[in-house]
Amino acid sequence: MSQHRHGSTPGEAGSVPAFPELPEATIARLPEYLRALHHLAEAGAETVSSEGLAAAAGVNSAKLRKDLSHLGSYGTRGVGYDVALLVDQIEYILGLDKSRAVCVVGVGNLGHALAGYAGFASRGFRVVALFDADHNKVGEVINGMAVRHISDLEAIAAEESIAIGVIATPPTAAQNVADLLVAVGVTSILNFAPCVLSVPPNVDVRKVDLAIELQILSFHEHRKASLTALPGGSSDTAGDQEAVGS
Amino acid sequence: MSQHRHGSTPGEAGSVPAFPELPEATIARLPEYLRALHHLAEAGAETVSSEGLAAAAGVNSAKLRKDLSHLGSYGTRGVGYDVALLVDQIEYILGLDKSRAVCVVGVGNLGHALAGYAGFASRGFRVVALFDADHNKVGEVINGMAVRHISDLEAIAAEESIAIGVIATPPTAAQNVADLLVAVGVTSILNFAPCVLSVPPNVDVRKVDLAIELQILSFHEHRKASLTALPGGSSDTAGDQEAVGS
DNA sequence: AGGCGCTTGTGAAGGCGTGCACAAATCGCG
DNA sequence: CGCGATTTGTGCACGCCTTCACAAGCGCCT
Repeated sequence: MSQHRHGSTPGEAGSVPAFPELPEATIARLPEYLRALHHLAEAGAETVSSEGLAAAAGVNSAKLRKDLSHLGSYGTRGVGYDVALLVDQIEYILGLDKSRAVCVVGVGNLGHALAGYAGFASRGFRVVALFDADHNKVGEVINGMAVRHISDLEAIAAEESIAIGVIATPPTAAQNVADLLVAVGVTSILNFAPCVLSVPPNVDVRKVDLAIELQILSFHEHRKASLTALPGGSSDTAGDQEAVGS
Repeated sequence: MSQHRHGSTPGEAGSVPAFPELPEATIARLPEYLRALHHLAEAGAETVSSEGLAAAAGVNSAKLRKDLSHLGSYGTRGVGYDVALLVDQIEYILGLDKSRAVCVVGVGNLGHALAGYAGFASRGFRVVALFDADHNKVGEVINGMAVRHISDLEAIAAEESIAIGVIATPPTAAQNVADLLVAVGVTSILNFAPCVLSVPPNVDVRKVDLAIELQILSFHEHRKASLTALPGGSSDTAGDQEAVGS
């Protein structure tokens, strides 16, 4: 697959260089690679081998090479990958070269934490607005930002184009909020409410359900408990990394 | 697959009835089904068709039937699934029949929110302890629970067996915390720190990285923006549910 | 009692993702 | 200049998961 090979900054040939089709599984791992690369860059590394980067990101080296090959050929055989170049490439693919505006709806326990989450800002996301339906919370200042009433959403979206909406409301309100977000042109939603959202086909929804994660772990606890009850269970072989499916 | 067919409460034949081997993908969906079932039960439904339950859980009906078939035959042809029975079954499989003790390590923005997250308690998880390494935070009372110093972990784990440890520390501290948790016998870890954890093979780790979720959405924003720039983009066909890979 | 409609459970096919193993390519050194 | 060490990029096979399509089973109505 000998795709384009533009030398320096990405996106030079016209406007967009035939956006590559990446497998979803690969996309989900790119941020992990990016984090590992930043870490390596801070440590002063100029190049990394697939083996080294794979270890830092916690994946198989063959998988990493295949993932990166989907973006084009940015490695040098016998040497490895140029850290800085790869960072630029992945950030470009992920659209992190432009800072994207995020709003958080629902300033409860979780929304409060999200509003102040440092991990967002460090990745080029700007939390530009906080909303809530509860008038008692409106006006509260969190992390230097005042909470607005949800009815102000339209006005604020008009001032600044909101790329991503984060829903941290109770599940009963989530569908309403999603509809409002869609109405003002938001096409990406991160949903923390434990419910199914119905949105138009051009809108992407990702769901994070903290209780579900615990339940999956609970299953494995249950499984391990019932297995050690039966067979000879001294399976303390040496080993390292294990993780139950992502 | 005509497995066991115990009529009433699960786990009657001896201690554990030949724990079924479920695909990981199925396990990850069971909590979603469970939530939908609870919702239906509150609405007074006695039975559900696979079609109805699938819609409530946001999945394909064939997938749902296959998932449920892995647990055994708990449906009635021509009628559907008995809601109450299915709830019991799934809760048993997930190990939610016993309440599991959870501890949260790291009482920053996120840990604070997790400590008070209502979704945990409602699913049978008890947050029994909060830890932090910062002495300034030790003693702070969150949601009626005092923050303990991380050095107290061993003592508290001795009093009450901790099933699941939640790591909400900065990434630099996460590996240390994981080691401590493993040392006191915790075999399931939910990691919110953006880093790779190294644990023994009998310990399950699930990772939740909020920034990664945003980056994946950012990718799709980038993709959509570059696609609408080229072709005739009035793809406003009717449609409903769309979600980018879980 | 018999037939009809509805719904589950599942065989089979296709697609996606993973991991191995190796050829191709590059660098450094003698 | 040539050779060997090293590392990428990828063809291939395997296994998991999803989806379709349908037979088997159940209840209800006549």
